[in-house]
Amino acid sequence: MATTTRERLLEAGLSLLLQHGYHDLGIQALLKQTNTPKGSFYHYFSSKEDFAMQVIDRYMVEVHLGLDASLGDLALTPLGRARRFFELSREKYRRDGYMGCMLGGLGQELSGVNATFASRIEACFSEISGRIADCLEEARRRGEIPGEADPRELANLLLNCWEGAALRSRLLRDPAPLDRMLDFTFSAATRAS
Amino acid sequence: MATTTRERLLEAGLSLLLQHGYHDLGIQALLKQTNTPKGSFYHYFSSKEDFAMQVIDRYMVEVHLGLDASLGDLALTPLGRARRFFELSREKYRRDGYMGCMLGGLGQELSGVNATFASRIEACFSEISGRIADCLEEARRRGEIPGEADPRELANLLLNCWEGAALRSRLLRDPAPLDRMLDFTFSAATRAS
DNA sequence: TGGTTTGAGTAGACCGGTCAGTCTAGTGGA
DNA sequence: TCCACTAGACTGACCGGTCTACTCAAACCA
Repeated sequence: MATTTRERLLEAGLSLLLQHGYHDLGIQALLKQTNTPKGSFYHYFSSKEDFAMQVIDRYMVEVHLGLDASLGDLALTPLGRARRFFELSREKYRRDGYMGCMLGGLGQELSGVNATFASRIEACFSEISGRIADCLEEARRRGEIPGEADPRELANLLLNCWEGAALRSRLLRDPAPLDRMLDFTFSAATRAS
Repeated sequence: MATTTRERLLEAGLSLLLQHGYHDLGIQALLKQTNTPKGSFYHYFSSKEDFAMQVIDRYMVEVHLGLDASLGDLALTPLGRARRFFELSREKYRRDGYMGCMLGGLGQELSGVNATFASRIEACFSEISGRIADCLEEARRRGEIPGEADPRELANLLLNCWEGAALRSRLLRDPAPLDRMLDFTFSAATRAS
């Protein structure tokens, strides 16, 4: 076994939480799928909630890698870099079978019931939006988007609409809503508001 | 008691499913909150899944009432009517404490796990989108939106982005994302794509 | 009209199964 | 020797769902 037990559990958690959500994922099922005894699980994680939180941390590591790759691609214009991030996310969704975004899924399921998750997930969105906003700020300076546009608002708007498209894409198991959303919002963003 | 037991259960189901989602809502909790014995519940509903489906039906009745009230308001332009529907929805969300949309919540939680729910909820979205599309078609004929715009695609896009804004609004318990989304998408829709 | 029947609806004890989490014993490499 | 880690039996609580007993008002009929 190349990876450690902890790694194996977190890795499986990424796909199982994406598919099943939080409440429908049983610890037993996770353990069976990864051939892990219960003792190991509770050696590394203090509770199911702690586990899910660490899975979210891991998810965010991947998200930031995607942000690094896209927003740092100087071959593209700033606005193109922002769009590239969403396109990279779409490719990730494709590899997962168009199950949408884990943050959106857990956010919907848990934000009415668990304030810890709600604020953690909102913090994730805010983090992502912040990095996109910095990129859009540069796009504004370069004249790619109107001078009166607010990069932070626009970044939040793009991210929120993206999450909605991801939900519809999850329901349909189809990427079309994602592309439609990108075409519409990015072409609108270049014009005066 | 003015309403019937069945009514009372469905009514409570609307708010409890919105807040807790499906898996976190126990039958026992529902019964306790409504002072209903278990026998009555299983007299009216064959299972928890059947119950949730009927709650969705009831939710859709309210949605269609909202669509009737807004899309049928001839004092507004066709595009204004479509926007009015979302504004009415926002008022409903406010009354519920900004917990977002039940379809979005259940869709995210269950579509990875239960195909029956997934297709039912997708059908709901498709229904709503269809009615908005008819309205946008008239907006197109009246020249409110560009002639080359596709009303069905635009309606789906508005609905999807709305759902994303509703998720963010749920996380923040704040209506701002909803209004931002409406301002952006409706002003963009009036310009050529 | 008055007595009987019937069944929709109420009531909650109870069922097997599964849940997250605990506990003790053992293992193997440093 | 020591301790991080593996291993899984076990716990009590709770899950959705079943079952039987009961209530009571409407339907029925002499």
